[in-house]
Amino acid sequence: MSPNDPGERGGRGRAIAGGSGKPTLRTISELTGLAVTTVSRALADAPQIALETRQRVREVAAEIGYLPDRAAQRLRTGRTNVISLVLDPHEEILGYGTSMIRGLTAALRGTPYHLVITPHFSDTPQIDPVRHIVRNRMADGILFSRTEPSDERVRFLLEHDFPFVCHGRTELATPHPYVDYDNYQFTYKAAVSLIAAGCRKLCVILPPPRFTFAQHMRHGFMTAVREEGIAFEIAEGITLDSKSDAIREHVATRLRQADAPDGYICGGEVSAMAVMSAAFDLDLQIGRDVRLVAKQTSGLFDEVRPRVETIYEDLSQAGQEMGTLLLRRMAGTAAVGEMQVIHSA
Amino acid sequence: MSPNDPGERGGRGRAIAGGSGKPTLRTISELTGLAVTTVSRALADAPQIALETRQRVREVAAEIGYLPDRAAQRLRTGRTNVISLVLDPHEEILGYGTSMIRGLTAALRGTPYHLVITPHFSDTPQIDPVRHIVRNRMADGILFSRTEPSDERVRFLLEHDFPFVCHGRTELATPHPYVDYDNYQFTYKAAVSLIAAGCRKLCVILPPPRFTFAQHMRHGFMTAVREEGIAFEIAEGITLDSKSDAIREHVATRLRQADAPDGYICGGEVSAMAVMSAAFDLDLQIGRDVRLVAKQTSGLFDEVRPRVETIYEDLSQAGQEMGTLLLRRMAGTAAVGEMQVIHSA
DNA sequence: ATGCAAATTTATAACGATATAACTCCCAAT
DNA sequence: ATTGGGAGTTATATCGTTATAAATTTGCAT
Repeated sequence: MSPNDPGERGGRGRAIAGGSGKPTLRTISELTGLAVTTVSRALADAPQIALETRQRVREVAAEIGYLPDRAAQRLRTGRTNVISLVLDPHEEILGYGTSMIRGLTAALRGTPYHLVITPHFSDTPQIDPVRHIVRNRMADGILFSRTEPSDERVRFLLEHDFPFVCHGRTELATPHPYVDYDNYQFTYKAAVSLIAAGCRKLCVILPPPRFTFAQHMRHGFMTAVREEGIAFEIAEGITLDSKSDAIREHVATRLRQADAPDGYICGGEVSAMAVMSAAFDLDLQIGRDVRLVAKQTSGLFDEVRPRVETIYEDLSQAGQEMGTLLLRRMAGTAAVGEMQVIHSA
Repeated sequence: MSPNDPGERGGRGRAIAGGSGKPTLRTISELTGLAVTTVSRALADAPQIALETRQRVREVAAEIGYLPDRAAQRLRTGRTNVISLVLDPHEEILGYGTSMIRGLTAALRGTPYHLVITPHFSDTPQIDPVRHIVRNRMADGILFSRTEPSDERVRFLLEHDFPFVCHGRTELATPHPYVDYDNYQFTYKAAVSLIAAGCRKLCVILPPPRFTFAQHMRHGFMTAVREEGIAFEIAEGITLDSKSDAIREHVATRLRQADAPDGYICGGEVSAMAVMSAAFDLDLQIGRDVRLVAKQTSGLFDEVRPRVETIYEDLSQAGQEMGTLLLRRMAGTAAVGEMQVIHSA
């Protein structure tokens, strides 16, 4: 049949195809004798379709294994059924991405949403992938981490009224959804614990200062050392993002000096391992000459010897909370300013 | 204008909208005075469109920031521009997913392909997500890992002629694309090295036996111990997937016995840490009482003390190779049987 | 001028879903 | 008998793209 064939238009359209290709609304329409429109609304459980009709349509749909074509839905409705996790693939925090993804997939399970990883390459501006997603409607919602006090991504997304949840807080006046871990509490407790164990001088290794949680960690640390009136320092020239050998060298240099700290607080597993290796290389004993509290995000430190005190941050839970909150935001059942701060047990 | 309005059909169709919404082919068509079809083909660099026209269309497209609508393309062509990475989010191999994703995003950079994480939940059959992707054309290509000798996913995908690359080999007669690490070489070299260091009895901790690479590891190990005629054992009751405390307890029990091994080969970082903690808890010294070769997939062991011999497997490289190979498969420029075995340096 | 092929461009339909408005019943009220 | 209204169903157009076939223009020889 030539596409210009003048006859055979209107009515049922093209020849009835039976059950050859993959099932569409048309297939169900042909099997039930109902119009495609009716089938569509029946599956959407529209109240104006008779209950009996709805049930019959469901049955047939289930029988032939109908699943809506996402591309068609997306084209027609403008919704993508995609949630984008913007990730810097070079963030070498051990298993950070995987843990988050684990929580996210759990939260998204049973929903029509798919998780798409949108890489953010460090040689392009942070805002680029976000802008791209919004402008080209690549997703219905965005998740990202490493939030900054005046995060341009947050500002952009708020401005465009685009659903998102970020891991970490801003200091913006406008409220917005986020999930965060209580990093103030982490460093505060860590410091108190080290002091109680007898440390005389504490050192904390912070994240790069541009992240909001770096301020929180600093603040918790400072509050504790001031309350207790103890000597302290903040590791300079290195951050939690530094390569581990840089951290090791820095700590080793410091430990050789007379006024070296005897208690370290590490915001991540890599830096904690680097502190331990530095001490080991200098024949200092962890737990006697140098004490350590590390933030733990995996099972790794269960096997580290000598045992080290850790405080656990559940990234998988964070991912799950972020997913759930985003879903509610997109459904309109969560306020803009809704958020979630996770405290360690 | 009512949808049934009889006039105003044909020709340019609906009222010329100017530049309000997001740019489409129609926008370019209106700006250039060319038909939508012509614009489409011009952007596709079809040879039958005059060179001058092609250039003009490109210019206008660039100027207004045109990007094709993926949903529409997908609906029309049937191609999704999506690559699916099927991942068990509970695989707790430290950073396995992240490293792979890092390599993949690098390989996919600059292509129109997006990476979608399709979770495989351990409470559903392994084949389910794969079947779903193929049946509902959720992606143009599939990647997965932990391949088995007679992997049902591989058989299914071959049968349906669906592009894929897996991490790990099968033992199927039909050739198919894969990327693998030389695990035979790993255990062989590890065993030889331990023997050269003076070990009298070796033990290897293997992956669950259903995986092909478990056989490779066993084979490399067996070959070496037989060539050297040395005592050996294969850890029973635990695998690389066991929880780390189970591994620790198992090793500790064994190390307390008279005929304990003095050389361990660990296929992963978690198990290596568990062996070390078991030894530490028994006051055995790593490198003297017990030696160890571990497979390293992250920077972690650079900081582990005492230093442990490691052999490096680059998972990010594997991800990149898988991505590249899959792209070539989908483009038709790689044979079905093309594959890539990565050897350690 | 005329014809004819080659080079370009265009009209049309289609992918599969859904929003909108219109239609068809059937029954009650005027 | 005519009208009105509610319930249920359907026709039509549309999202933005591309494959197919048709139409137009151009170039060149007759």
